Amino acid sequence: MERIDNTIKDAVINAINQLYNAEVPVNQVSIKKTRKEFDGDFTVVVFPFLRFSKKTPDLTAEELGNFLKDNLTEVVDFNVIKGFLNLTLSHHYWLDFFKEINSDKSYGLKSKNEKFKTVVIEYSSPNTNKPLHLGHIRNNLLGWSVSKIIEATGNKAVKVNLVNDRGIHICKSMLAWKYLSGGKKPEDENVKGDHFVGDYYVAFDKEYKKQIAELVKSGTSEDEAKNNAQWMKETRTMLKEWEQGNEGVRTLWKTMNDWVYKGFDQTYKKLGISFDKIYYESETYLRGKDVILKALKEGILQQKEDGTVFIDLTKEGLDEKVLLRSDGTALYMTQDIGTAIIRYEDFHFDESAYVVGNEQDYHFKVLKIVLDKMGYPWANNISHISYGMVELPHGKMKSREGTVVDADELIEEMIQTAKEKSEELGKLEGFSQEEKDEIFRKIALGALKYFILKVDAKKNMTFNPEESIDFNGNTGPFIQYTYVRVQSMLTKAKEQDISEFNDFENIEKLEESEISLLNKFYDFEEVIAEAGEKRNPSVIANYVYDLAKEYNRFYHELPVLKEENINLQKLRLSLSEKTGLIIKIALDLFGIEVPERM
RNA sequence: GGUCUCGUAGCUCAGUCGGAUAGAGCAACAGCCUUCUAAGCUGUGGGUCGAAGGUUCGAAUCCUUCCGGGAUCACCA
Repeated sequence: MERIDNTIKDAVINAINQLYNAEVPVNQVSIKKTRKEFDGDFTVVVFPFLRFSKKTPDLTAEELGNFLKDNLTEVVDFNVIKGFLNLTLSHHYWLDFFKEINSDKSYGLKSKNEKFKTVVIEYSSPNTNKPLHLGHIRNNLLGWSVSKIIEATGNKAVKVNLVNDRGIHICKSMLAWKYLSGGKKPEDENVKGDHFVGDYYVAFDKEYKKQIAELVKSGTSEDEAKNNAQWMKETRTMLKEWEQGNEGVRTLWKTMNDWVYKGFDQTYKKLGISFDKIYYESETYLRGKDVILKALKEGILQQKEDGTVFIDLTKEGLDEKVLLRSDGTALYMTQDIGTAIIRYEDFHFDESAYVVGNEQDYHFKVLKIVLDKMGYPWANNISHISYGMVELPHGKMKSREGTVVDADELIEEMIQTAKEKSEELGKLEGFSQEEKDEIFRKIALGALKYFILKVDAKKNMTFNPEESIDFNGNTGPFIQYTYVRVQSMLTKAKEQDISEFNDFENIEKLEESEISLLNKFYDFEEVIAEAGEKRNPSVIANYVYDLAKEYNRFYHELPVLKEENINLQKLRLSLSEKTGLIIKIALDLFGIEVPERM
C-alpha cells in the first residue's frame, strides 16, 4: 500500500498542473501532519504555489482542496485556515489502513533485503583500570539501541567492543596492588573485580600525590617531582617490561584484567547489552605500528629528527598529528588505525561506526583522513556517532572529586526506588518475591534507559542524582504502564471469552481519539526510518511517548470492554492490542523490557 | 587565540532539511477512582526561543556580528 502522504503529494502536483498549467518541483510540496488544534489529518502548505496560481493563499487552497476532494477517494473533507489546507481522510481509509497493518505483527520493523548494509558499530570501549560510570552507561545504551535500530531498518549491525587493556593506567593499578594488597583478591573482600582494581587506581593516585608533595617540600620543582616520584618511575619501568613481555608483569596484568572483565560482564548483563566481537588493544596496536612504519617508508608520513612519526594535516586545516612516539611506542591513534584495518578485514563493512563522546570529534576526523591518505578506500565509510557528555547539576563528573556516578550503584538505586514506589502503590500482591524482583528490575532499567535515550544523543545532558529519575510523566515506567494497561484489558477480554477481535466490520464512524491513535500508528514506520538515518534513538522516544499519551486519552474517553456494540468493542480491543505491540517493539529498540503487570 | 558545539517556561527536555497561536514532563495550583490498573486523565498559571541585524510571503529554525557556557587543538586515552 502506498503511503498516503505520497499519494497526496502526487495528487497535489497533478492538481497544480491541471489547475494552473504548471510543473511544481517535488521538493516544493510540503505535506505535514495536521496540528492537533485544527481539524484534519494532513496539511498542505500552499504558499509555494501562489506564483503559479496568481491568487490569494485562501483561494488557492480552496481550489486545491476541491480538486483533491474530487480526485482522491481518501479525501472526504478539507478546511482552509490562513493559507493552510487541512485535509480530512475518510474513516474508511483509516480502517483499511488499520486492517492492513494489523495483520503484521512486527509492523514497523523491516526485514533484510538483498541490498542490506553491514554496519559495524563500536561502543562501550572501556579502560580496564576502573569500573563503568554514568558516561559509559550513555555510551552503552546508545550503542545497543542504534544497533537495534539499524537492524530494524533492514540492515545488519555487528556490535563490537574495543577494550583498552594496556597502557600506563593499568600499570598504575598493578603497582598499587603489588605494594598495598598483601596479595588479596576480589573474592577475599567480596568486591566486584572492576571496583577492586579501580580502588587500587585511586590508591595509586593518593600515594603518588604524597610522593610529589614530599619531593616538592625538599626543593624539587613540581614538574620534576611528577616525573621523579618513586611510584611513577616504577610504573614506567613496569610498562616497559610489559612491552618486552616480562613474564611476571604479564601474569599480573592478565590476572587483574580478568578480575575487571568479570566485573564488566556483570554490569553489561545488568544493562542487558552484549557484543558480537571484542577487540583488545593489546592485540591490535602492533598492527597499527606496522602500517605506520610502512606508510613512512612510502613517504606518506614524515619523521622528525628525534624519531617521532607524524602526519602533516595543516593543509586540511588541522595540525601535525603524531602517530608514533619518538621511542617508537604506540599511541591511541596508532592502535585505532590498526583496529580499523583489522575490522575491515574481519567484516568488509559498508560502514564502520564509532559510538564515542564528542570530546573525540577531532580524533575521528584525523583517523579518517589518515586512513584515506594511507590509501584505504573504505576510510570514507567510517562514521563517528558523537554523543554529548553527561553532566551533574554542579558540573562535570570528576573522579578526583569523587563526583562520579558509578554504574552499578546507580542501577541498584534505581531498582530500590522502583521497589519502594511499587510497594507504595501496592499493586503486586499475590506475586512471588522472584516475580516481583523481576518487575522491579524491568521498571528500574526502563526508567534509566528511557531517561538517557530520550535526550538527543549529540547534546550534553544533565543528570540529577538527588531527584533521581521520575516514574511519572515522560518516563519509561509511564510507557511500560500503558503497555500493562493494555495487557490487563486483553486478559479481561479473554476471561469474558472474547479471544478473536480482529474481525471487526460494519463500522461507519470513528471517534476522534481513535483516528488520533491510527495517525500515530501511521507515523511509526517513518519514525524508525528517521531514527536510523540520524542514528538517534531519541526520535523513537518522542514518538512512543506521544503514542502512550494518545492511548491513555483514548482509554479514558471511550469504553472498550464495556462497549455494547460488538464491532466497536472488537475495533477498540484491536487498537489496544496494536498499541501494546508497537510500544513493545519500540521499547525493545532501546533494550527496555515490558512487564506484564506493574 | 584557531576550530567545533550549545543557549527555548523556575528545572529537565521536544520542536531546528523555514510554515499556523513555540510544545511536553517535573515543580505549583484546581478537579476526576461504587465503572476496562489513578505509575493515569482534565484544567490553570508560567516564554522579548541569549542579543542585534539580514534573507523571506513567512525565522526558534537559514546567514552575519556580538554575548554567555562547553569541547578540542598532547609523544593522555
